[in-house]
Parts: sequence; C-alpha cells; structure tokens
Amino acid sequence: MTLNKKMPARRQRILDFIQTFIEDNGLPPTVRDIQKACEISSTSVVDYNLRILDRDGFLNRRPDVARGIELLDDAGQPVGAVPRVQIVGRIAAGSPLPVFSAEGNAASQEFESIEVAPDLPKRHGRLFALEVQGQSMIDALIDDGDVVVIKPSHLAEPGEMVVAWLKDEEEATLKKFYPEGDQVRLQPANSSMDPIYCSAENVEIRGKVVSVIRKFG
Amino acid sequence: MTLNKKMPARRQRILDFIQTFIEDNGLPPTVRDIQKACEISSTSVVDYNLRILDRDGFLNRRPDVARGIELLDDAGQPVGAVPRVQIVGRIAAGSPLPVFSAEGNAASQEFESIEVAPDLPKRHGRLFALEVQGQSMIDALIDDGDVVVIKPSHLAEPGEMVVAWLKDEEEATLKKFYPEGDQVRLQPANSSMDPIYCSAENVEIRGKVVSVIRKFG
DNA sequence: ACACCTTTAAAACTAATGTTCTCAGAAGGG
DNA sequence: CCCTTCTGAGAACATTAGTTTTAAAGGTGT
Repeated sequence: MTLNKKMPARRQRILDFIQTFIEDNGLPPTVRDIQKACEISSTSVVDYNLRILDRDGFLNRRPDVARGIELLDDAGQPVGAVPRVQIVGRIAAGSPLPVFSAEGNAASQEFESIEVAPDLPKRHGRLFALEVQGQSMIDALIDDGDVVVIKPSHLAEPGEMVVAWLKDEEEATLKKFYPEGDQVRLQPANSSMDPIYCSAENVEIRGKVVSVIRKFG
Repeated sequence: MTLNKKMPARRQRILDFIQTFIEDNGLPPTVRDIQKACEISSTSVVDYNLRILDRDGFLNRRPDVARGIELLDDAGQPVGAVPRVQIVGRIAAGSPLPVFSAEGNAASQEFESIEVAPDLPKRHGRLFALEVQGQSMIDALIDDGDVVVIKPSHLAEPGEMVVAWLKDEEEATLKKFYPEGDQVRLQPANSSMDPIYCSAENVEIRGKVVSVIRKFG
C-alpha cells in the first residue's frame, strides 16, 4: 500500500527532510527550506514534488498557508498526532472475542481509546486494544482493568505472546506460543504455572500482544 | 515558578489558544490567527503580548519566521517533544532503591529512557521509571522486565499503589497503601495474596505508581 | 524520429505574515 | 497633579513564502 511505483530519490529526500525538520523544529518547513536543504535549484521543483506527494497521500498541503505541510502516516493519519489506539472490546474468560476489523469501525464508536507511547504505532503499525475484565488473565500477570495492546495477526513466532482463541473451549487466552509438531504449547507468562497443550487445529491466533498497560489514578 | 505575577486573562487566553491550535493543526498559529481567535483588534497587541510571553519564558519566538512560535513547558523545554521518562534504576527484592533526585541527573546518563503515553506527564508532571528485575514483584502482577512509572512523593492516599521502602527489612516493594492507626497495611495487587502489616515508622513512601508498562518484541 | 509524460529550471507574481510606527487610555507612584 | 509604565488600537511597512508562468531536458513506447 505504501508504494505501488518507484519513489524517485529526490522525492524521498524531500519527504525525509520534512520529517526531520518537523522533529527538530516543531513546525513544518517552507518550500524554500526544502529547496535549500535538498539542493534544488527552484521552488517550483519543490512545489511540483510536493504536489505529487500530496496526490499520493504522503502529506497534506493547506493552500496558501505558510508551512502548511502536514505529514501523513501509512494509514493516512497525521504524523505527530497523539498516538491513540481504539479499545475495540473487552476480554474475559469464556467471553467471545470481538472481531478485529481493520476497516469499518463505524459500529465500534461507543468504545473509548487509550493513549500509548508513540513508538508503539511507529514500530508495529495499526494496533488495537482490549480491556481485560476480571481476574481470568492473572496467570499472564494481567490484572482487571489492564489494557492489552494488540497487533492483528494470524501467525506468530515461537515464544511470542499471542491472543489465542481456543475453538472447542470457546475461550480467549493470552499465552506464549510454542508450536510443537501438530500440538501447540501455550505457556503462561507466570513461569510457576503449568502450560496448556492443544491440538494445532483447535488454536486460532488472533493477534500478537505488543504491550500491556496498567494505569493508576 | 510558573507565575510570580498575575497573568492577565487575555494573555492566558492567547497562551491557551496557541496550545489548542498546535494540537489541532500540527503547526503553530500566525499572529493573525491569534488575533481573530482571541478577538483582539490589532496584530500589534498580539505581538506585544507574545513579546512578554517570550520574555517570561512561556514560549520562544523565531524572528521573521512564519508561525515561528514554540511553546515551552514549565521546565523550559519545547512542548510536543516525544514524552520520555528516565529509567533511573532497577528495582529488585532486597536491593537498595535508587534515590529520586529531581535535579542533577548528570550521573544517571548511563541509564536509558522509555517512551510513554503523552497523557502521563501531562497529568502527573515530572516522572521517573524503574525497571523491575526478577520475579520478586510477581505478587503485584509485575513481571521481570516490566517498567514501573513513578511520581516522586512521600505521601499517599489510602488505596494508592506506592513504592514503599521497609527500613528494617531494607527492602523495596510495590503495594497498595492503607494506613491503619500507627500500623500500615500493604496489600498486594493480587487479591489472593495476604497483606503485610508494618509499623508506620518502618515504612517510607518513595513514590506513587502511575503506570506499569510491559512491552514485547 | 515522433508524440507523450515526467522532471528540472528560472523568474516573476501575489498572498500571507512578522514587524514597526504613531496614538491613546488605564493604572500606579511620587 | 504629573510622570512613568503597562496595555490596547489602527494603519502601514517589509519580508517571507505559496503560487504561477514559461521553457526545456530526460525518458518511454510506437
């Protein structure tokens, strides 16, 4: 989605410079700032490239506004905005897991969102969150009210903490994932607890746990 | 430190507007943006007030730069920088707690920092963090490697999660704080565990736990 | 070679925007 | 009361900065 066609080196350099400039100075650069920094002979060339970057969704330009450049991330959202992830539902032992839908969050507007550290979305892309209800995840060292930040995925590397759906039990659980042949070992984070063994067909990975956040007050 | 003298309502309004504008638009406002929003009759009045706000350390103005306003926080640092809290040390059962010094972090440069959600520093001010080493905090549902975000304080309200230093035992612990006469009840977060009772003299509160962060990958 | 599109270039134009000048009322101190 | 300082107002000024115009060089496919 990020690039269908090739990005000319000069245009990439412009894009990189804008990001660096904003980080360093707290405000977007002017056309002439870009011109000098990228060693471009004319402002019109900068304008030309900005026009394309705008058209291709890499940034927004506010017409006739000084420094009116706004960088967009891969999801088309302004960069530098407060990083929020939607809490798409609650998770508890025995309760059905909400569906992770990358699009069409129209129905989930009733749920809140939570602020997270900016490096999370930066490193993992689009994320969702679940609020844990009850003490059922205590073996994963996750308390009532904790928020679990999740990257949607159907695959996982051995050892990764995943949101697993046990089909037969109709139960969601947070465990470390270890495939062992046609069996799967699900290891609780609390190493004093015993693992669960399931048949691979019975386990459905819904996502990887990226972070657990507990807030007080 | 924030204000020695009175801040006129209009000047405060300008300051608030600048902050809101930056949050909403991702770039600072122009003098005329401020003029319209704050219903000021002349740009020179805006300039006059900005000059004073600059002199008093509330913001930086870059001369002759469009939208060259940069808001500063109470510590004189640019607002909007990535929110980081210093990890001032590690905490483990039986190990001495590092001292929380608000100033003079010159010696603690060897430690890393961690990105946190922007609302944490916004709500609680200056924060520190400790990285938990080992399984000793497992009764507080805190795992090896978790980062505990702390607001320095020597007082706490009943029920708050605190960093407590037990003098006799020379031990740091994270528990919920309940004063009971000249006794103190320290309740683990995991409600299936039993509380500890100490004499009030033996307990020293070092800070309040604001958040616990666990990152994977 | 020829159309056609992309990209670069130089210069000028115009709107946006920071700054300054002059004037005036209000507030406080001697 | 007069003087100074702080604050506000209106207008003009000067620079910054987005935009446009025109032209041409570099590809690509036919």
